[in-house]
Amino acid sequence: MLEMTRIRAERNEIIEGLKKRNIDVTETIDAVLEKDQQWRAAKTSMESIASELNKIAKEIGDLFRQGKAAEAEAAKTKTSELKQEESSLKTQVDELEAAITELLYQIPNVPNALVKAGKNEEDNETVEEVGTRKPLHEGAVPHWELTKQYNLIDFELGVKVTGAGFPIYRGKGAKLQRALIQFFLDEAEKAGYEEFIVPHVVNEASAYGTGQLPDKEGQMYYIPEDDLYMIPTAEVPLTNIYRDVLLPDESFSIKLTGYTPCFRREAGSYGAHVRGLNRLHQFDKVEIVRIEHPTNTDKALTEMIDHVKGLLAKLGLHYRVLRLCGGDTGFASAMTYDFEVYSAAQEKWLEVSSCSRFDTFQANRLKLRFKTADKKNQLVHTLNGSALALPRIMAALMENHQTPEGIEIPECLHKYTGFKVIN
RNA sequence: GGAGAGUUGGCAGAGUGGUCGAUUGCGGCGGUCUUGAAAACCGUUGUACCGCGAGGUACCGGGGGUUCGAAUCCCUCACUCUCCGCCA
Repeated sequence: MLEMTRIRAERNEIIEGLKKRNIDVTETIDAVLEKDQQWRAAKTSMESIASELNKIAKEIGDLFRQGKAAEAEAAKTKTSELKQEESSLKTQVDELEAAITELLYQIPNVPNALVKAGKNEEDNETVEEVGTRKPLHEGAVPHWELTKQYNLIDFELGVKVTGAGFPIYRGKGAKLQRALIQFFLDEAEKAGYEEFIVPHVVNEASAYGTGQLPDKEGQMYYIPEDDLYMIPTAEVPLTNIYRDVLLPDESFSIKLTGYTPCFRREAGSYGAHVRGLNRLHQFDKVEIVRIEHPTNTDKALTEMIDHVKGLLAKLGLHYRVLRLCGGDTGFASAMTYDFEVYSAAQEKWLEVSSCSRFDTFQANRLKLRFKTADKKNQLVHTLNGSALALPRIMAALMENHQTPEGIEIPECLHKYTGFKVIN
C-alpha cells in the first residue's frame, strides 16, 4: 500500500510512474486526495470538539469535589449538543477513512526507474542469457514421459488421493526432490540466510500483511472452521515474523530463508500450460526474504540475483534473466526479475524464480519500521525471491540431463541423493 | 470437547469511575563519581494522527454501550495460558 504522505507529495510522479503498468490512476489518486482533504477537515473539527468536552468534564469533576452539585448539573446540560456534533463528525471521519483505504488498496506499487513500460510478458526485457542449448538425443521426451518411464512422479495417483495438481513423488523422484530442497537450503545458509521452519497456514492478519488479502482470496485455500489460510508461498509467514516490529536502529540487514510447500488454487488454467509439473496446486519452494535499510536495497537485490544464478549454474541449467515490464510486474512489486530455464523437450522457457523488491509497499502494511539516528521511525524495504521453486527445476533437470542411458544428476546433488543417475 | 484464569508502555508488573498516558522494577539513553569500567546516585525514556506553530486528539487485546467523565462498569468478539479429556 502506498503511503498517504507520498501521495500528497508526489501526485504527478506516481501517476506518471504507474503509466508504465499500462494503467491510468489519475482518477483514483485524485479521489484519494479529495477524500483526504475532507478527512483532515472533519478530523480537525472533531478533535476540537473533543477537546472542549474534555475540558467541561474536568470542570464538572472539580465542581463535584467542591460540593457545588447544582453548578455541576448545570454544566452537564452544555455537553449534549457538543456530543451530538462530535458523533456525527466521527461518523464522517470513519466513512472517509474506510473510503480512502479502499482506494489505496487499488493502487499498485510504483515501478522502479529501470522498469520499462509495457503491457504483458511480451514486453519483458531479457537482461542476460547464460549457457547454451544442449542438443538432446534422438527420442528425448518431455518430463511427464520421463516421470512415468522411471516411476518418479505419479500424477494419476495424486488425482485419486486428492485431485489434479497434487502429484505424488515416489522413489528416486521423491529423493531428488528432497535433495534439491536440502541443496537450496544449504546454499542459502552459506549466503548468510537464517533458516526457519514456519507454519503452513496463516491467520487473516498475516494474509493482509503481505498483501494476499484483500482481493486475492480466491488464490488461497481457506479453512473457514478456523479462519486460516494455507500459504501460497513461504514469503507470507516469513515476512510476517516482522509484522508490527520497530527495529531499534539503522544497523540491520535481515536475511531469512525457509522451505515450505506452497498451495495455490489457481483458477482458470488450461491445456499444455498445466501439463505435468508446469502448474500445480501444491508445490515445494525454498524462499529467501530480506529486510533492508532503504540505502541497501539495490545491493540486496543484486545479491539475490547472483545467488539464484549461482544455483542454476551449479545445476548445469541453461537460463535467462528477465526484467519484467510494468504491466507484468506484480501488484506489490517495484521491480521484478524472473529466471527462466529452457525446457528442451517442451521447447519453451519455464519460470523457476522471481526476485522482487517491494521498497516500502509491504512494510507500510506490515508496520515494519526502524529508528533513524535522529529518532524518527521510518519504513524498511522488503525483498524476496524464490531460490528456488522445485517443480519446474525438476522438469528442466530431467529433460535437459536425459540421455539414452538415463537421467544424469548434477554433481552438486550427489551427496544428497546418493545416486548419480536415474535409470 | 469440559472447567477456570488472563490480555496494561521494549520487558516484568500495579492500578476497580475524575488529579491516569498511566505507580514501581528491569532494560535503554544522558549525567555525577572513576585513569577506565562496574556498583551507587541523579535525570530521562511509548506510538499514531491533526496543526505553520502554540498546541490538540486518540490508543491499557478488537468492536460497541452506560456516564458530564472509563484502563476501571456492562455487552460482544478475538487471542493466550492452566487443569481435565482425546490424540500424533
